[in-house]
Amino acid sequence: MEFIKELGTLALGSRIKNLSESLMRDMTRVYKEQDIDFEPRWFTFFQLVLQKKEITVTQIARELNQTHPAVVQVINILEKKKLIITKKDKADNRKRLVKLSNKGKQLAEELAPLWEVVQTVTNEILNESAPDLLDKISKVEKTLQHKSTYQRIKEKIIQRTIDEMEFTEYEKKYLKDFQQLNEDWLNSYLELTEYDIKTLSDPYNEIIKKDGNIFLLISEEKVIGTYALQRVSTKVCELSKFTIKKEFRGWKLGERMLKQAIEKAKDLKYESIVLLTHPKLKEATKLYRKTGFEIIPGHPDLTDKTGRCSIYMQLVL
Amino acid sequence: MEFIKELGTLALGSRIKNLSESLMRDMTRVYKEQDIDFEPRWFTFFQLVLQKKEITVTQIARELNQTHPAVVQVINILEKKKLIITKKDKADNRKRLVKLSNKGKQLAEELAPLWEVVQTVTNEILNESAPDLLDKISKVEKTLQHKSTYQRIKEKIIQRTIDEMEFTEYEKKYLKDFQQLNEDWLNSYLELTEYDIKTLSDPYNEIIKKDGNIFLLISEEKVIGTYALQRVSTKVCELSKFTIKKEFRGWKLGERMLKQAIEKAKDLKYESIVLLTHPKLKEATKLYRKTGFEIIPGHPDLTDKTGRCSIYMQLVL
DNA sequence: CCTATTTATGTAAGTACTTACATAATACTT
DNA sequence: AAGTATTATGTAAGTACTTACATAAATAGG
Repeated sequence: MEFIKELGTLALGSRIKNLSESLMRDMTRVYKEQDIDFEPRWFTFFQLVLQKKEITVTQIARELNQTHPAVVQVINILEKKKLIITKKDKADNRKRLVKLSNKGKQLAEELAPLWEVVQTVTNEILNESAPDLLDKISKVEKTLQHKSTYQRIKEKIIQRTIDEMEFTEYEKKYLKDFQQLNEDWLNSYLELTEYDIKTLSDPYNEIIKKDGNIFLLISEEKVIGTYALQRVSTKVCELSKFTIKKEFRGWKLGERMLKQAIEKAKDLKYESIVLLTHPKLKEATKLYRKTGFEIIPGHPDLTDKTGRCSIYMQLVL
Repeated sequence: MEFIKELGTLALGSRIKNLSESLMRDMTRVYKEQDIDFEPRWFTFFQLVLQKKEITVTQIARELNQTHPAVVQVINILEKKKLIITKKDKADNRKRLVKLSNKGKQLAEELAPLWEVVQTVTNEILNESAPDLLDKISKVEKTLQHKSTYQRIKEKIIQRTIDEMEFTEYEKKYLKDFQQLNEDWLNSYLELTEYDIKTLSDPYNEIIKKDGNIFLLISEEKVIGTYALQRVSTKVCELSKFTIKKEFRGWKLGERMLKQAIEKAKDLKYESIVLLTHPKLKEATKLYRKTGFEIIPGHPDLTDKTGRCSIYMQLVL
């Protein structure tokens, strides 16, 4: 156990797991030696059903923080042992109502003195070592409820990525990433057309050679966003291939990238930016509008080469 | 979760389990989203092998508080993934030495920044809610190391039994228990003989009708010990069928029962107690000697009806 | 009112453990 | 030195979960 202690907070999970397993194991042994056909993991279940008189599967799962199949399986075992009775809810035929049978109630009564001993012992242990442990655990639970470990880690990772990200112009080595990101995005919202495949498979000839520009948002050598400014005329460019990698969405990166695109367009001496979007892409359209783009009704002369997008937007620089 | 909180210390195990599972689940999700082929439960393993350079299966199991088959299984998985290398220990051919492969070391290096984030986040969570949780857990671990939950519960149960126990004279309703206890005891040390079976199956005719007495140690309606005083002559009785139920051994009940037997023998006007024991029964022989019985060398005229016991002891009252 | 979505449950298959057993190598004992 | 006990590992089978899927009933939204 010494090693795990050395790891400190990094091994918090393992230590907590070990602790709970040791408690469970000990209880299993107690029941076994007392020749009682009962398992520790049924305890909370039993208490819950005892208290609520009648309760459904999902309610149990929710209260005990378990998956419903786990609950169903325990129910089936306990029903076979005739410790509980289940029946359909007449008011809602999907629901299965669970209650203790007489045998179950009797067992609970029999076990009451033992459970009292367990409680005494647990209190004793806590008093000896950490009287407020339960309180501390409550606080951790509350903190995690507010924001989970996952969310916190995710935020930190994304923050790190954002801190280190920068824009760069397209190079050949980014072809795969550029392609992948744009295909992923298109696939999840719309359908890939001939035109898309052609442009994405050869952006150099299709965009850059035609006096367009491609920019990439990069962090830690990974491409996390792309956009292109394709030349329509000397004064007008079209913003396209505007996408952010899935896991980085929701972090306002789109906003930053769009602003950067506008600056780039100015640098390139364009006087206006146009773009084509699709009613399905609500978030994107909202972003464009928020940043100053305006919808121009009716299809204008900018040809929609994919025959797909139906919203035409424009920003005068 | 509200219900589990209501249960307080009784549901300590469940709450701790939920907490650790939530941590593990979140970590699984993080690795998956980062597209890293790594599982949270490997973490302590990896750290350990990384630190110790070379380590055996059992050592790992001990350090990580796991069963050795669990460790073997993880090793097999990681070896298949070429993250570790194992080889036989030349100095001790039973041992399998485990170390990280280059690929494994590389993975550890790659994961280091992520693990740092995890540590930061965990510290953050603890600081927000329970800064000394780890310390508290250490204290609980220490307390349990000193005396486990199991031992504590057991002690309480036995104490309760002892508090309520009393001696009673044999009645027909105790036949089964009397038989069972003595057979169990004999079976675990020696072999049942014809004589034993005969006496145990009909103690009334075999002992009581022959002016002997049988006493039982009873608690909560359960027989936990037996002994008999069989008449050898008006002045001499033989102590036999002296046994304590397995789970109650080690609590000095034998001592109390033996003292009570001596008192009973006095009450019954005997002047000495004799008994036959066996060299195998070291604990019992020690107890008899401690209480005042003395070994009488050479086989005396008290016939050993079982042809088995070879130590003859005597106590003059 | 009808269809789409949500909710409640069940089932199947997979996984990470467990316990119980087996086997071989080493250490102890007389 | 030989037999016995202990230690180190492995394997097999069982169990308590999980995830992924399926289905039916209830509810919501046009």
